[in-house]
Amino acid sequence: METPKTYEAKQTEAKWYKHWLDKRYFYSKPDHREAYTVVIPPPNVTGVLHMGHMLNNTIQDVLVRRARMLGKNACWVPGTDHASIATEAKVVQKLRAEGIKKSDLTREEFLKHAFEWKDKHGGIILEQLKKLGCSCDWERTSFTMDPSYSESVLDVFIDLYKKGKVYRGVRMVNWDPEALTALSDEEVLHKEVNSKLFYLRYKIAETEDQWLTIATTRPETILGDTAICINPNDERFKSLHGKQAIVPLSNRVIPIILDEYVDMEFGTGCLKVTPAHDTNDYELGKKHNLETLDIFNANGTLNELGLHYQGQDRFEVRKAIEKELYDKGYLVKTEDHINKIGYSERTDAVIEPRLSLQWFVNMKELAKPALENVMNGNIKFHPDKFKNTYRHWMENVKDWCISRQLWWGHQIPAWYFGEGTEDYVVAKTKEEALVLVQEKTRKSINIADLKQDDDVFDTWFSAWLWPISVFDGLTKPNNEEINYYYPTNDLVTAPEIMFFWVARMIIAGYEYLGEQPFKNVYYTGIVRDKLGRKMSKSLGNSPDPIELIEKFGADGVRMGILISSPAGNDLPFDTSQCEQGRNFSNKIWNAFKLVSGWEVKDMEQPKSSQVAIEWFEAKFNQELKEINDLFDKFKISEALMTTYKLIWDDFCSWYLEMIKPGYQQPIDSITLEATKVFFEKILKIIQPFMPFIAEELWHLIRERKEGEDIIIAEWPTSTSSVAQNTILADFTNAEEIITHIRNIRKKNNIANKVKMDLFVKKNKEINTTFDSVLVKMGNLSQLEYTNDKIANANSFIAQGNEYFIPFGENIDLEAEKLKLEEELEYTKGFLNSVLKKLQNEKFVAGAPEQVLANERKKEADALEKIAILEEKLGSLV
RNA sequence: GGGGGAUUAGCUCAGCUGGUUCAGAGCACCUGCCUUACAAGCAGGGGGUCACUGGUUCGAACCCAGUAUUCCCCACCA
Repeated sequence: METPKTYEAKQTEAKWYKHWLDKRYFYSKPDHREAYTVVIPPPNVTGVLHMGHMLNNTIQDVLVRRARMLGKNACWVPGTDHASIATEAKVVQKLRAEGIKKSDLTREEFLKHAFEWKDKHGGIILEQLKKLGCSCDWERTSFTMDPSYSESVLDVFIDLYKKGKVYRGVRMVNWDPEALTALSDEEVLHKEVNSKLFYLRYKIAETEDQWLTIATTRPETILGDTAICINPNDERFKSLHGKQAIVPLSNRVIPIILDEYVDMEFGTGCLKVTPAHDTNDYELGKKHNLETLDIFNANGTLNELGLHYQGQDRFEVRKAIEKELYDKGYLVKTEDHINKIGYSERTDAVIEPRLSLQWFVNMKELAKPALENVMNGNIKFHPDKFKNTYRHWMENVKDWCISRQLWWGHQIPAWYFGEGTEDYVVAKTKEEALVLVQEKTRKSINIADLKQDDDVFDTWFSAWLWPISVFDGLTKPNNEEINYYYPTNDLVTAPEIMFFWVARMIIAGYEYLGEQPFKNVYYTGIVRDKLGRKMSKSLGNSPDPIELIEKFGADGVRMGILISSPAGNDLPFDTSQCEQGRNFSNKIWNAFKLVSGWEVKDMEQPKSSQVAIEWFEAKFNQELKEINDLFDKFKISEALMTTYKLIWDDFCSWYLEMIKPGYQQPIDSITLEATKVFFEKILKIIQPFMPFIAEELWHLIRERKEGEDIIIAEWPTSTSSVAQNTILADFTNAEEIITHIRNIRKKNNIANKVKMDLFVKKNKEINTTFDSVLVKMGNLSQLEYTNDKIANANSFIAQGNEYFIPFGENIDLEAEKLKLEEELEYTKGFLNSVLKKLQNEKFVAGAPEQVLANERKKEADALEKIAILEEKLGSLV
C-alpha cells in the first residue's frame, strides 16, 4: 500500500468527527468521576464564525480534550444566545428588504418572523464549530430562550423584585434612536470625532442690547434650554447674577443660575442647560429645579417643541439651525472641536441621552461577594492583571438598566392595571398577576384589563444565568446535574465582556447558588490583522475560518491560531501561522510514514538504538512535566510550543535519526516496539491541539480494538529519576560533539555520505554512553581514543577533551589557525571577567557559597581550555 | 482627568524569589544541500546598549524613582 507523501486533512477530519459523535465521546452524564465543566460563551444565535470564535473555542477544546484524557468527566456545554438587539435588528432589516415595516406588525406576527429567521440561521455557527473539531456535548445544546431557561430568567426577575433589588424609575438612559431602545452603558461605544463648537449669543432679558455668549456642540438643543449656568466665582459675569436670558428663536425667558460645576476655562464660561438631553444638565436641572423640555421624538426627529423644525431629523436640524442662527445674528463664530460621542454598539447610531421610565437592578450589594471572591483568588483570572480592571469597575458599579424596548427576548413579567406609577404587579403569569392585583387594590379587576409590560430584558439579564440555567439549576433546584457540574471549571472569554457577562455571572452565581460559577477565567485577546487592526466584518480583513480549515486542515488552523496567543495578549494573526500548523501536521505524518515502512527482523539491537531509547524516555518525561506545568498555569501557547519542539526536534530530528536503519534495512523488534510506544505517547500529548491527525495515526500505527480511540486514551504520566538526569546531560554533550562534526563537514565541504575518522584525546574523565550514537550520527568510520594530539586535523574541544578529524586532501591550515585564535581570544576575555569578580573582595564576602563555587569552576574550566588552545596553536605552526 | 498594563532579535513572545536556564524560543532572514520519511524538508549561521536617565546592591533585563513611547479600562468639558 502506498502511503501518500503529504497528509490529507479533509477526509480524515470528517471521518473521525463522525466516529467520535457515533461513539458519543462528547456526551457526559454525572458519574463517579471528577467533573470537568466548561460552558461555552454562547455566540449570537444568528451569528457566523469569526476568528475570535476560532481562538476562543480552540482553547476551550484543548482544555476539554486534555481533561478528558486525564480521566475526568469532561462536559462542554454548547449553545447560543438570543442576542436581543442584534437579532431583532437583523430581522427588522430583512423584513424591510421585503417591504414589511416592523410598525405594521403585531408583536406576535413579528416574533413569528423572528423565530423563522432563528430556525433558518440559528445554529450555523455550531455546525462550524464541529468543523473545527470542538468536542462539545451537542446533546446539551442550550438556547437562552429555551422554555426552562426563560422560566428561570423570569423567576430571577421576580425574586429580585421581591427582594427590592429591582425598581422602576425615570433615568437618563442611552437611547438608540434607530433601534428605538435604551442601551446599557456597556453597549455604548465612545468615539472621538471632529465636530464644531458653536458660539451663540443670548440676549439678557430686560435689557436693550446686552448679550451673553455660550458655546455648544449641539445648537439644535437650544430649543430645549431651560437655564443658562455660570460659575458663581466667575468675576466676568457677576453682573448677570439674578438675571434672565432669552433663548434665540423660541424667545423663551430662562433663568441664569449659578453652579460651580461650570468650567470657567472652557468656551465662554457660560453654559446652556438642557436637562432633557444631557446627563450633566439633567443633574443640574434636578438640583436647581429646572423645567425639563424634551424636544425629540423617540426616533431622533424633533417634536412639537421644535417649532418649525418639527419632524426633521436632529442632524438635519443642526445644519439648518446653524444657518438660521447665523442669518439672524445669533451665531457669533464656530470653531473646530474634537469631542467624544457615544455610538450604539449594535446599530452605530449616535446615542441620544433620553429620559425614560426603565427597569433597573440595584447592583451595590449584589456586587460585594463577586468582588471579594475575585480579589481573594477563589476565582482566578488568567492573566491576573485583569483583576485590577475588574476591581475598579466593581467598586464603582452603577445600577443596571435591564429593560429594552424590543420584542425579541424575554418579555418583562410586569403587569399594569392603571395609569398610576404604582399601578402594576410583578408575576410570572397573568393569572398570578390578577391575584396580586386584587390583593394590592382590594378591588376586583378583569383579567382582560391587565396589560403586560411591552419591553423585554437586556440580553445579559438572561446570559448571566448561563452556567446555572444550562443545568436547570433554578427551575429544578438541587437537581443531580447542577450539583455535579456546578461550579464549572474554566471559562474562556474575551476581556471586552468582563463586565457585561463575567462579572454578572459571578454575581448571579453567589446570589442564586451561593457559590462561584467557575474557578478560572481565561481571557483571550483580540484577533488582529497584520496591520494591527481588529479583525471585523466591516473592515473585511478577517479570513473566512471555514476556508482556512479547508486549506490548512482544522489541525493546522488550530495550531496556527494558538501558537502565538498567550492569555490576555492580542493575537496578530497571519495565515502563515496556519501554514506552520499544516507543515507540522505533515511532519508528524512523515514521521509515521518512516516508522510504518520498517520491516522487523530477528536481529540484535544496535547499541545506539538502546541508548537512544533510554535518552528519549528521559527527554519525554522531562518535557511532559514542563507541559503539564504550563497547562496548570494556563500557558496554552507555551505548552503547544514545548510539544512542538519535543516532537519536531527531539523525536524527529534526534531520536528517529538515531534509530533509523539504513536504506531498505530491517529493524530489530525491541527498537521498533519502543518507537511505536513513543509515537503513541507523542500522539497523546498532541491530541488536545491536533485531534484529527492524532486519531488518524493512532489507528494507523497499531491495530485497535473497538472503542480504543485516542480521544479517550489516558494522558501519559511523567516520571523522573537521577539516571534520567544523567543521560540527559550526557546527551547534551553528544549533541555538542555532533554539531561540531557537522560544522567541520560543512566548512570543508565534505558530503554527508563520506565517512570520517574521529580521534579523541582524553584529558579528563569522559562518558562513552553515546559513542555509538556519535558514530552513527556523525557518519564516522571510527572513533578512537588516543593519548596524543593528531597533526593535520580539524579539531575542537568539548568538555575539556580534544577531538580531531584528520584533514583530507583539502586542508586550510590558516583558517584552522584563525578559528583557534578567535576561540582563544574569547576564552581569555571570559576568564578576565570571571577574575574581576573573584578579585572583588566585596563579591567574595557578599556572595553565597554556591555562586562563589560556580565562579571558581568557571575560572578553572577557562584556564584549562586556554592551556589546550595554546598548545594546539603551537602544534599547528 | 483617574486607574491599570506594556516596552527584550526584523515579527510574536518566554525569562520564577536579583547570581549557570542570562541574554532565550518560534517564525522570518542568510549559506549550503532535490542525502530514498518529510523542499510543507535537512544541516549550519548571523541578528539584541533588555525604551531612556538616575538610584539601591559585591552584582540589575529583573528592585526603586523619574522620563519617553504605547495599549487598555473608567469618567467626561458644554
